[in-house]
Amino acid sequence: MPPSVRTKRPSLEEVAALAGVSRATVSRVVNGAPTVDAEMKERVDRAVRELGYQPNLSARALVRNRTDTLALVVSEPDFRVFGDPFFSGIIRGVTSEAGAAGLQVVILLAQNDEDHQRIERYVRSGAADGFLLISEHAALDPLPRTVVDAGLPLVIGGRPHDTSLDVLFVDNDNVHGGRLAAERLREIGCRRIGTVAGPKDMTAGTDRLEGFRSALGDRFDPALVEHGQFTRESGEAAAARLLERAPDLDGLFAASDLMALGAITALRRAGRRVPEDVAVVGFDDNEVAASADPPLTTIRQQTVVQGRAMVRLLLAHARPDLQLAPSDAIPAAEGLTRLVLPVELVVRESA
Amino acid sequence: MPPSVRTKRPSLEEVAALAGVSRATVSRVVNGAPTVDAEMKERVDRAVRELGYQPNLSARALVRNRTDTLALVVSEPDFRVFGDPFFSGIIRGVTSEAGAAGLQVVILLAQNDEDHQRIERYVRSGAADGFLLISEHAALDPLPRTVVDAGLPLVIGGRPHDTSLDVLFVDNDNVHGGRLAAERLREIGCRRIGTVAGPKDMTAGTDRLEGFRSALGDRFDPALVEHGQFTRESGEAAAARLLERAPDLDGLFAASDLMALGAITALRRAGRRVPEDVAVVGFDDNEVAASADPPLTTIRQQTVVQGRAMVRLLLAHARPDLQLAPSDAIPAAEGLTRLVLPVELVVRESA
DNA sequence: TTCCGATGAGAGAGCGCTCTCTCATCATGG
DNA sequence: CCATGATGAGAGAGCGCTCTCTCATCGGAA
Repeated sequence: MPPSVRTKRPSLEEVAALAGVSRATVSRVVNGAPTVDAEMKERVDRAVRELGYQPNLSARALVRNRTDTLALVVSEPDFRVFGDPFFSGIIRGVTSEAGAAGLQVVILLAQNDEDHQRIERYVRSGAADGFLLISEHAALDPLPRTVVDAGLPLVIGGRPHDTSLDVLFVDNDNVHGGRLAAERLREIGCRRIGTVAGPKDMTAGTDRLEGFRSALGDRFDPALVEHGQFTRESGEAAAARLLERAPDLDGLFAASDLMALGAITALRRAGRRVPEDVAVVGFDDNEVAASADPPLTTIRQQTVVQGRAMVRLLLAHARPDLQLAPSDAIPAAEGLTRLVLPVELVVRESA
Repeated sequence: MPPSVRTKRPSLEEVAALAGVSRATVSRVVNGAPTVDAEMKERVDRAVRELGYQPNLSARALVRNRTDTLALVVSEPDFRVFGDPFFSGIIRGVTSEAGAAGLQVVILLAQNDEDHQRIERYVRSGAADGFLLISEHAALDPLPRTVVDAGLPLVIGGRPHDTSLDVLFVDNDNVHGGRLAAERLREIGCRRIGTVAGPKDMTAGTDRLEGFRSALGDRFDPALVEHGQFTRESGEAAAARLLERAPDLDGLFAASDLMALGAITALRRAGRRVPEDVAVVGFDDNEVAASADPPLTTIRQQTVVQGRAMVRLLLAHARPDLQLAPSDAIPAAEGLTRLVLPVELVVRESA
């Protein structure tokens, strides 16, 4: 167990000795170079198996000046983010796509100043070949600049705040989603429609609100807007405030499913039935939406696809040498600097 | 943006040249060696700042034969795990404690065979100095063996299945937690007490059930046990089955808060009030517990502390050179091979 | 003054790989 | 028959660090 007992791992050199070939040849075989005689390859493969050889990644990274590692930075002060299925989806998409390309994923949490400093050092240490950033909050994020300054590729999940940076991004069509939600509520006959919007410092929040506002037109009442933090608790509180101000509320758009759930709790506590008294539309269509009570009418966004697309976009720019299998869900990323994924209305029972 | 434009990062050599000293001296300064003249140190520091020097981690890892990286393996086939606040807590604890020790954390998801093979290669590539494993499922996990065989330190979060391996672990006192839940339900007068237990292939599941069973004594009815997967949905389904079999159920222990929430949904659908008709005790005390309807009586376990303790235990064995600041919540780990964290009953309204 | 130990800086090897060159071998065409 | 080119293996430099060894310098004791 003590590190001293750790059996030394075999090196290329030893494999070469055992196979009776040069280091270069072993390297060629290990890396799949085509110019190796079949019999040589066989001898090397046997030696590799026999010794359980696995290349030392540090040595390889040193000479290649590339670590085959991607960093996913979650820039979210509230660590309960992981409770949000949105992140599960992104993480799953990112890790699977990266894995398919033979890349490792490092997940970095940026919650406080200390974290940010650590990440800044991390960026400049060259430990990752590229960066993915999600849950970007305005003002709070020097990170995009740092990454770009370091000359490393960056993809943001969502629409970036800093338009001067001209950075790659993969967003969902939040504006359209907000519009769909508003239209649904209008169509089913709601007259006093409020919204529990997302945080003001996140583009996903402001974009959804913008779509909602524009589709509602003259029926939009700025007094019927309350902001939450995408969490269940904040949705509950915001809906309660809204209800107090407008007891005649009959339609509600919550900018996340979690907030919709909280809102429903608040509505019920105030004696309202959903959807009979107040219709509720959520946003995300994560796994809690379908099993909620009542099942949530919501806007579906494709989080796993978004995660995958982020990796593909990054790779298209940073590693054009890698040829990825085409995917039906993800448009080819070559030449693109941005991707906006479509969203759709999913009608269930809450509205 | 293309990698070719990437400005080459300065090396030790260049810093040395600028400061007019040798490479060795720069290395000493950067690593905080005590035997450096103050004036030299100042000159080097200035050069480091001027060039924005940051050591190349690959080079360092190569020569030190140590990567300063910890891998956290989440061995869970269902990727929605990230929706469970338990994982948020562990991840937060692990990353913060590792960060304090200057270590990076790589999160690896082991969901399918492909993932397992990738992780196996990862282990043997020496890319991490130690491994943390959570959500271990019986039978399914060759990983502990792989890690131990590679001579690397391993800490399991939870009680390990394979007792032959004599591996380090940090568990919660699940047996005691199950006992506390049973006692609470007895004390408040429940007579027909059932349980939505955790999965049979996880020690957290079986241990909680064991504590529950033992505390209930002759009031324990094996027919009133149903198993779930710690998720909300599985809890709902299990409770429904239980209720069908025992309509006179008046007490329920769910082995996770998420399952308790699902169970409450099922109970209500069947026309039962909580806690008036059926009292419910959960397990975890995660953030949904307090804000649930009704607020959950539950068993509190300290997930963030568990994550931190896992890192400390690993470090105590693998890196005795690091002296960590003592913590009040976490016992000193030197010499220990296991830690069992206390749990406690939190009484709210559901039981 | 001389000698010695302590202090602190430099020289240089080497970690495990990759990759460019070089070179040997062999088949082919003139 | 030799010249030529293709093929495939080996030699060796070097990636950016760390760390041991060596050595210069200086203060103090004899």
